[in-house]
Amino acid sequence: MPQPKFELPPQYDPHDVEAPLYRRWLDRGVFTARVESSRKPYVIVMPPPNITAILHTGQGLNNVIQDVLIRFERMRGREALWLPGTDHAGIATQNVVERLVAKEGKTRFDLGREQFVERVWAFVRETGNTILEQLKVIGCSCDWSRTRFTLDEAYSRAVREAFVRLWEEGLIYRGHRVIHWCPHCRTALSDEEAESKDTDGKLYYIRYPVEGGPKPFLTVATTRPETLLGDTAVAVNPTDARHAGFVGKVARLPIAGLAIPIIADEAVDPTFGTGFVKVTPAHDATDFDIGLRHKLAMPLVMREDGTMGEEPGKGEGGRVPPALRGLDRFEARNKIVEMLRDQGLLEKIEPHRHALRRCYRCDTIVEPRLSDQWFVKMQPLAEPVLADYRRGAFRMIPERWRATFENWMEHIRDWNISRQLWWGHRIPVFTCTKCQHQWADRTDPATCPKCGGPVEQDPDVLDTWFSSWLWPFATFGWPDATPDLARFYPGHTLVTAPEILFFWVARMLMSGYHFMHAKPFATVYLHGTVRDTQHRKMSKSLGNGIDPLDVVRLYGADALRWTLIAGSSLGADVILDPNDLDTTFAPGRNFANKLWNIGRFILAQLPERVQPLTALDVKALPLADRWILSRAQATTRECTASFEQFRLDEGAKRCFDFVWKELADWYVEAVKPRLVVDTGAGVSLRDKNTREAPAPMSAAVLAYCFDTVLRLLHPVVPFITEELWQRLPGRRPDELLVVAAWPEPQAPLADPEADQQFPLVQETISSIRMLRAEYRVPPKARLQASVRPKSDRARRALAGERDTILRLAQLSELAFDGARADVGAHAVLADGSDLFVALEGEIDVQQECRRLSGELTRLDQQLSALGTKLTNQNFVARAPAEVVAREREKERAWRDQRQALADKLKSLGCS
RNA sequence: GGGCGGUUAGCUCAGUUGGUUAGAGCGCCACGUUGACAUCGUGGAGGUCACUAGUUCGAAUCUAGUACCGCCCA
Repeated sequence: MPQPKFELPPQYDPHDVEAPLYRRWLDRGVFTARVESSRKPYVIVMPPPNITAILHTGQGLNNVIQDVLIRFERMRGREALWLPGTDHAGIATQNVVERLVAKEGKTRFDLGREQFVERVWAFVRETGNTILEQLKVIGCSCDWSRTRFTLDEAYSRAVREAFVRLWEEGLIYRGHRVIHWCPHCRTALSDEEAESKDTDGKLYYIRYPVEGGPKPFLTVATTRPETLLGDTAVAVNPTDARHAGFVGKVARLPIAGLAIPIIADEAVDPTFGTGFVKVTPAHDATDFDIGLRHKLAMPLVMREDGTMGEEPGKGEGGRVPPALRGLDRFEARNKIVEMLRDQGLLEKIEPHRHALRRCYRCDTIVEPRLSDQWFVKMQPLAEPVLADYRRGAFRMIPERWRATFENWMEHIRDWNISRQLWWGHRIPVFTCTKCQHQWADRTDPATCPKCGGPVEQDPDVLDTWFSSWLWPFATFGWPDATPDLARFYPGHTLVTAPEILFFWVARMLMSGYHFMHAKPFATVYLHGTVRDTQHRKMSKSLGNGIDPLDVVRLYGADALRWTLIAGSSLGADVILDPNDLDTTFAPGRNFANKLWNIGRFILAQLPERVQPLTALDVKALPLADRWILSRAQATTRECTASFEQFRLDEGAKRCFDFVWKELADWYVEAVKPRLVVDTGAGVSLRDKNTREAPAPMSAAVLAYCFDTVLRLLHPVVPFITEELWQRLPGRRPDELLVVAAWPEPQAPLADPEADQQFPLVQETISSIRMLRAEYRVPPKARLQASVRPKSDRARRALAGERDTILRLAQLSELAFDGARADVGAHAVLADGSDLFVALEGEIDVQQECRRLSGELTRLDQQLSALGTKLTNQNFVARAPAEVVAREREKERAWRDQRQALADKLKSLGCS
């Protein structure tokens, strides 16, 4: 007699389970990809989070998706490699440490470059692993032996190599132009890093006196009055007849008091403001172009920190009056407006909504600023990528990102890669202070190779993205031809958020094609954004975030994972309520508990040795068994197909339905009387009234179904599935689900007949339950029922599962075609089979008549609509034959149902 | 201004090439603690699929337009 081998608590407690399991996986090295393996590799490189980051829900979603994919492919027999790592995140990290230093009342300039950078390293060494440790808590099966950091020595060598190669190919150049400047971070930004946001601002109309013009003054409109100090012209559109008389005259620049020319240039939009624009070449990109065309002076009137003033040695000087010098640009704006008003030169101020660019790291309004920066020529890099994409060499999922991606690639602009920071990869450009020779070098030179003179290295560092764009191959040791690189490049799937499509994905593609001559991955899966119930992106500053670790503490990692995966369809945003975690994560928590409990039950029933299914004659099994085995095949097939198509929610939900709606609600309930167990208290589950049924067969079926669905669910909820799977009979102690084989559908177990017949049993039981509820029959009262099956098949199905029906519908008797009591409730099954439940003393004939009439009316309506359709010659002639056949079959079934109902109404004497 | 996406039950969402009696989870109502599970079971209520027009034998699904919401680019 089998004894319960263990005690499982009635509620799943993830806390005892998760950490030890994760440790076991690590100890067994199952996440480590073997370079010498003969299996086909499957590679995902993780989007490296910032070294200072702590896990938020968006990263949780991103990484759980990757983990589902990597676990799926690992079980399918691929040599799965998920490479983790972190990004040094130049601006973000420098800002974090600057804030720390500020708490000590110091600035980075007080410390000096060397000390400051050492300070950052100390901080990184202390906290840099935080987010990776957090990923372990949520179950991520990364290959930690290959963890990389973009400032690692080896990685830095790759960054330098990439820079020098591009330099040698003439793809890096020094650009003198107006770039995006963050006065807070005191660095240049790329176009992508300066995010434009619509903002309510003002449009200031300012009068500039004109000498010898058609009028004594002209009026310009500007959103940034403080920049007028840097004006070197006023411009109109050459086609603008209104202002033609001004061109060639001289305007007097207010406050600065300088004479500036009035010029004509096509870049001027005559419909904006008054048609006159002020031209500030050093502080506006369009004005810079105008300045070039007209050979204007280009004075800077702001310092790097955004205060007014001239940089020593730059510009022509004397433009910023002492009263404004050192003022912040926005204070200066107010002050200048005041001065203009005093001088009668302020015509009006209008509200004006316009796009303003802000720093993506600190949200400071970006200042356009003329400076010298290093740029990468992008078009030669973009072209091969675009061409190969159009050939279908790699794909984006969802496909709709195509237009966005192609548009950006087609209109690609050169990439400003220098940052005026200290934390990052120092730009390897050297200049001889003697002969001015300038070159990029793979190693630090002591002297100039041309003249032997002293050399200086460029003080700036590279854009962080200039290192992360090499991630898919620099992580494997490039530029060296390492075994890893040969084996694991190109990778397969990149999973990321659309926000960094340009920042990172597009650039990785370009660097992959350029340096490796091969695409870095075959599929880019762009998933949705995690938002709150007001559809705002979760963010620290809004305080609407959810800490995934809180969720793990409350409900476990599997509940978190389940909720994220099952709750987000392909590429769609995920809406979570940070104010109600209980409700938000209930789906995951409830499902984990259900899985636990069905497992608890099944494991208690299984003997120590379970026959393999292959030992059974499956065709001879009872209907319920054949049905659940067939459902298991469908589940395997559908779940696999969904995962292959990245429809992770679909796959997860299919397993959910199998576990809950099919296995637990029906099969387990049906099979209970057939199981024999000694619970230890000498109580048998077996119903003595049922026929002798072979319990070992049920055990084999249960074990097979549960084993299968645990495998299928493992990628989504790895902890609970591993924990339960370990306890299945016959497991060797060293067996792990994480590396178990993915289920294959077993064709002989698919059973279309059972698929069709068991639902009749279900419907019979449901109908009786419905009638019981309708007539408020006490739950414990046992009723007598009788059925008139519509067909022999129906009769066989119902007779075969007679015990199941008796038990689940709480019947004392189920008769076939027998004589019936006078009073009772009636129902008709979908196939037209007729059901009667004796309810003497309980039934209200009036109520029964009303209920059945309602049914009849509903059926009549459906039949009438269907009749219209089927008598429509157009439908019959044009619709596909199988659709017509299906509709005819439907009509037949409904007519049968209707007839049965009509008979019942008649027999009850309903009017 | 250009591009993309969304609008289906109280809430969050499925609905894959047009043909279902439009589904799920959560919430809600009624009943119920039978030894897997009250983080549960059984039954139920709840939707003119944003709006308008069109294509079609047939539209939640295709087309055009309108409204509102969101994202990206200029």
